[in-house]
Amino acid sequence: MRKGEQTRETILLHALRLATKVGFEGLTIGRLADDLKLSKSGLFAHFKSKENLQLQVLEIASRRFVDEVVRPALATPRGERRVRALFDRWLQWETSPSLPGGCPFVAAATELDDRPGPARDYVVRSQRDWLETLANTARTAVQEGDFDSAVDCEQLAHDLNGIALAYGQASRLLKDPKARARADASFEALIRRARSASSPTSAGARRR
Amino acid sequence: MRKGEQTRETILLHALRLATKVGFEGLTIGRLADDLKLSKSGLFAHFKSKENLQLQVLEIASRRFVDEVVRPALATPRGERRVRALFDRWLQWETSPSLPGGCPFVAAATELDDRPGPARDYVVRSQRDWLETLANTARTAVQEGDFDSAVDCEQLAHDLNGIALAYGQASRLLKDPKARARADASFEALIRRARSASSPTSAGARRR
DNA sequence: GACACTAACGAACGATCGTACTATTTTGTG
DNA sequence: CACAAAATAGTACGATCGTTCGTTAGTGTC
Repeated sequence: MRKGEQTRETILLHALRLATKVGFEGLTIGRLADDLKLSKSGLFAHFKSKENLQLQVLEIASRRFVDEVVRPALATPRGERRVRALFDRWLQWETSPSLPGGCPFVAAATELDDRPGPARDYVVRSQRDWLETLANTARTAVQEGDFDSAVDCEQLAHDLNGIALAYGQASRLLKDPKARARADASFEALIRRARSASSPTSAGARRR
Repeated sequence: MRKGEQTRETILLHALRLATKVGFEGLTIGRLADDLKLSKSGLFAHFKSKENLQLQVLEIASRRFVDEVVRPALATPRGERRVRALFDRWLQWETSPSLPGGCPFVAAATELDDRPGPARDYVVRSQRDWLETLANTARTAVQEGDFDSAVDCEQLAHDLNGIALAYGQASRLLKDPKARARADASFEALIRRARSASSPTSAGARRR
């Protein structure tokens, strides 16, 4: 009973690494067994199906994300500082050496966005949760007086997501050495705007 | 001579649709042949390898992107208006019905970013070209006096990419009805900032 | 209408996929 | 130490993968 949990943990940790490199469909039981020197059937027995394996990989990814990004950021004081902490840890996560193929959620999001099933459902839920966490953190920054009360916190969360996605692409695909500087510049502009949101989304609908 | 080209075209167009749904590795010759009622070997003969097929799919995607996004936008006058046209067509492309699984380049970027080879090389080149096109268009907007001369056009292109990526995720994964409004809000804020990059309070409704 | 050439087919290959069974080993416990 | 339970291995299955080969059907040219 003890041993099982332990090797399951080992399998999942390696599966997570592997999934970031070859995707969630590319994640194969045979390959996994080879890498870990287990028999295919022995490994398979831990999960009753591949779908279940994928789900558990997503779950462990979530756990690690909370441990490495969310929880540590909660240690910093409420307000803008916490938003900064979240963002900083987030970018570190995106290019973490323990995730050699990049963020598993980004991979899962593009891979599963049109493949219904529990895996997709889980990714959707995770992403919604994360955006909500970001928005809530921004809201506390408003309460603390760091951000203007006119700030649309959901919009801010959405924009942060865009910054992180662009960062991942710039650093991982384009290997742009300025990737981090670009992300920081976008972030600072966004924060500056949040501090004094005179009219956040008005002034639109010009011309044409 | 003639016939071959024609069916190759048909195959590639369908392969592109399929690739957006199942990914570039998930794109399978058997499935493709089934869908098009061709024999596996007959279809395979058009491309000498799967890698070659993937490459040609990327090429046809590029051609379509230029036809549907870049070229039409060049018909609008230089300056901010052209930046707007590019952005607008870009978002339409991201959710085009002819690409049921989303933008093939976004899929390819996350799928191939750590798989060296000609397919990855092509995606990198395409993405660089596109960002450069965006930056150049922004530069003409500076020349036209629409944007402040202090604007970092590469940064602006990078930010536009983030907006588009976040839009794709919000609309395709989260099915957020506000996705387009979010993207527009981000875009307008970015443009407003570009108009007055040095003095953060001017933002007058001048232009041209 | 014969002829060269291209396009499409059918069958088969070795490999690998996910999964189902049955054994065998390993582990924790009384 | 014995023994039940849990963990792992072994083998086999039907499917499907990319690819090869030899053959048939179709096309365009003199």
